[in-house]
Amino acid sequence: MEISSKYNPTEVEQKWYDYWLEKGFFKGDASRGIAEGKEPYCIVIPPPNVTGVLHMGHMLNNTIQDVMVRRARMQGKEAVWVPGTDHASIATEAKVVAMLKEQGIDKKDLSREQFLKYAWEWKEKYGGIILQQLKKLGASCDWDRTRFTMEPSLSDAVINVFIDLYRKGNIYRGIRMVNWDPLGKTALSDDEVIQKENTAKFYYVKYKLVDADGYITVATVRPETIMGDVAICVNPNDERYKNLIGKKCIVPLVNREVPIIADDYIEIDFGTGALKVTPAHDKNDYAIGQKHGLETIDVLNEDGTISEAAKVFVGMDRFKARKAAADQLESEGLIEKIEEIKNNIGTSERTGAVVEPRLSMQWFLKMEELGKPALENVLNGNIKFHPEKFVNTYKHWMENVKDWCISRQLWWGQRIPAWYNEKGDFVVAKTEAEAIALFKEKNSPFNNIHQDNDVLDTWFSSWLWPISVFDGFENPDGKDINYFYPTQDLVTAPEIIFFWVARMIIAGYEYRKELPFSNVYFTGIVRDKQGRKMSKSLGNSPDPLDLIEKSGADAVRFGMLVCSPAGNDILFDDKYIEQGRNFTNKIWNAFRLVKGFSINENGNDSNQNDTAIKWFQEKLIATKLEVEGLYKQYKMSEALMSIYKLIWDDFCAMYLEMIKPAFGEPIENKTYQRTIEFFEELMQLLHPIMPFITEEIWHGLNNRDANNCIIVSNQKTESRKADESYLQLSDLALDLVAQVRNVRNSKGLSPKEPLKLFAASESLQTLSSFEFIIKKLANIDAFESASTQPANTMPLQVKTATWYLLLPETATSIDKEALQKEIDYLNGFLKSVELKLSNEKFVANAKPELIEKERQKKADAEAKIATLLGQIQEG
RNA sequence: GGGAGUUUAGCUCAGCUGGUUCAGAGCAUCUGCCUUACAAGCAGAGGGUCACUGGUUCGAACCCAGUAACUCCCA
Repeated sequence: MEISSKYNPTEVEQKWYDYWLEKGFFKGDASRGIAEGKEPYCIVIPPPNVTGVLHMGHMLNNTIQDVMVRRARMQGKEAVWVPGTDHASIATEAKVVAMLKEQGIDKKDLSREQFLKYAWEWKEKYGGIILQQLKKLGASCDWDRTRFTMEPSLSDAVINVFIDLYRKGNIYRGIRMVNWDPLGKTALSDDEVIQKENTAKFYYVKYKLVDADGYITVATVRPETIMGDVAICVNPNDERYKNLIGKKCIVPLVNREVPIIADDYIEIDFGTGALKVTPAHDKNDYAIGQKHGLETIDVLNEDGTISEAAKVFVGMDRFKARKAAADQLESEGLIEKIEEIKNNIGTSERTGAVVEPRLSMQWFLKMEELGKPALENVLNGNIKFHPEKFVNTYKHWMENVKDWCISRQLWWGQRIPAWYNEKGDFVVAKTEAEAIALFKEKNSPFNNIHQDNDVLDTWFSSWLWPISVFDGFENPDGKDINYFYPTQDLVTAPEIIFFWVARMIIAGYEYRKELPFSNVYFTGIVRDKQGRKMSKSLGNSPDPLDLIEKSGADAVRFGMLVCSPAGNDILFDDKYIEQGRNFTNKIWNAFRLVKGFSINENGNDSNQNDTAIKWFQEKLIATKLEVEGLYKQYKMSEALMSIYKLIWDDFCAMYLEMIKPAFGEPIENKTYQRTIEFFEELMQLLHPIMPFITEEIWHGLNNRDANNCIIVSNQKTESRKADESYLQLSDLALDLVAQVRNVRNSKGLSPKEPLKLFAASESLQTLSSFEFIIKKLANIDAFESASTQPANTMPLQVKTATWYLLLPETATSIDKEALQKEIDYLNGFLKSVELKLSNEKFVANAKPELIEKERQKKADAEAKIATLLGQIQEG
């Protein structure tokens, strides 16, 4: 058979992905699982934004999920990975608005229905591209189960949950100071606000006192809100102002009288120690206003312009008004001074606009009670976080959880099922008819009722995701929800631990009385090699599809995983993908070698390769168990590294060299069969990480039935531990080989020139079973017994045994310096051991085994020094 | 301002409850090789005062305190 010398990923990957799809290997089936008594395994995808395109973060996240689900499948579980997308109300609406703008259409000119029609069209056309891209990565999602958070049944669940929580008294409507985005004209949750450092002008403004001469000076960065001032507040202990408390002063620009009040909240040292209280435009001021029963004057409109209530600068943009107000104050001589200060300003994550604290009527979900089981079950370990450090973050947030503002002033999303009548009364109901019935019950008017204009926060649908993808709300006792829920692993970014993870846990306990998943694996943020976050604006994010195109999905998956320690950010560099590509090439060539063997099927098999086979068998078992343990701890990159070394170093560099027949010779049948088996096991071990090349080789190693694919093969679990003492023994043999090679290198001897080895007969005896291997790998042509050092040999120290390598005369000079160095080192070591042993406290406190070990070390070192000293004298 | 985390080789990271010569891995680097699967390779080698200062201990990369730098979350 002719096999191309270079591996061609593009062709192979497309072929196998199509084949897997055609065979339905990605499907999870509850009925089958139950019938066959299989353990369920389920991951729900963190639904990407429906309008999104694949970026490096998705690559990492989804590679990890695919590794997990493929492993589960090979462990014989009924595995399913449920895909889907999120309607992402703010992001999607912003994109649709922008798209309409390009076409010359203004959202304001459209009715809600017209706008939604455009939005749906847009979603149908561009939505879900990201899922197609995931296929290129090899994602083994059960595509038939693809869900969308705004599809009818999921929206229905959202509305029902809203109504349910409202009836239980968990949802309320209230005036709140919210983060207002004047550009998007919507409220934002705290988490959608990004704080940015800023330099601002700090205006010291004089407020004239009433019934007294003079002024009280107030420092502010927001003179445009002066029209909304309702009081001046000072600290009751501030000596400067004590006599002014209870008096009045005049708000400039609008000449309104306001009281001077006192509150502990005021910091005496900040600014002038006097604060202008503007309840409508500052959270803290609002709190003071509430406490002191002050009115609120809202001087801003929803688009950030000055409102009628301000009486001056009406209609002017807030930033222009700031300048105008400052100018006017200046001209009236009311500005004492202007300083520059550094402060933080909140900006909208989506639109970038400076966020305005604003009073508005919003819907809230009470979180404290609902959050209790969610906190408890993370703290007690029922739900595990990997890495564990995120438990702290979670705890802190949950213990201080605030009510969740769930309304958004948008159209794209689930419309809040609340209905208002002319009187301003409202009821919560699924349909207009039900609403009318409810109004009737209340004896409230029900003509011309209208539905709330707002939609629900996107997270109010995604928090139901693990339940809703199995139709757990429509059909709470359905087969799928009963079988697959709770799910096992959730893989997501730490950034959304509160937005999403915490809330899913809450919903899980509220609606299923059960955890939604047992483990949460938090990936890091993908950064470039300089540590910068990957972003479009920096242009430092490679297009994942280009990378796949260039090096193959297997190489990209390798590259993502090899540098991704759990929970730490990953510094991505193309060189990791290159390493992955090199690895595929290495495997491919090992495959070519093995397939190139001619097999001696008739000859009598010897025992010469038994040692090599036994050695690799033990190595394989040891590594499989190690990898298993690493996966259990969610240490993906370490698991990968173990497999990498097993294949490259142990299998290719050692094992294949051990059993490789001489040029032109056939390989013994027994050896060949075992080698194929080993290769198959290695491919199974690697398959979750590099699915394509492993499938390709799986089919190349043996003729298989159409359904016999590695993806659905069962990986044998090891029933015993590796023979450690055998592995230790083999390490001695391999150490000897390495030392011979090292001497060749340093003496400039060709690997082709055979050399002879001598050793004491018991040393020869110890490694007798490895004789064939040592001779082959180190190119030794004789193994001879010698009780003392033969002439022209170089001693090699293998643990406590000394071996002698016979060298050509030109290379026999002994490196006394190196020997002396070794002796000095051992002496130093010996001293430290002796010191320990002569230390009474050590002998008294340390464990007996430890002391025994130290004694053994001492004896070994003494023996080594003796032989080395002997050599130096003889030489 | 509050909270959490990080700091180990040129780079990215392991190092479990202090005790094996414990200072490790991969990549990169250097040396020698076109050895009949693979130069995307083979055989070797050299790299570190474990951020700093002090403490606890018979013994510290690991525990404690302080300092510095960086990162993230919340105000």
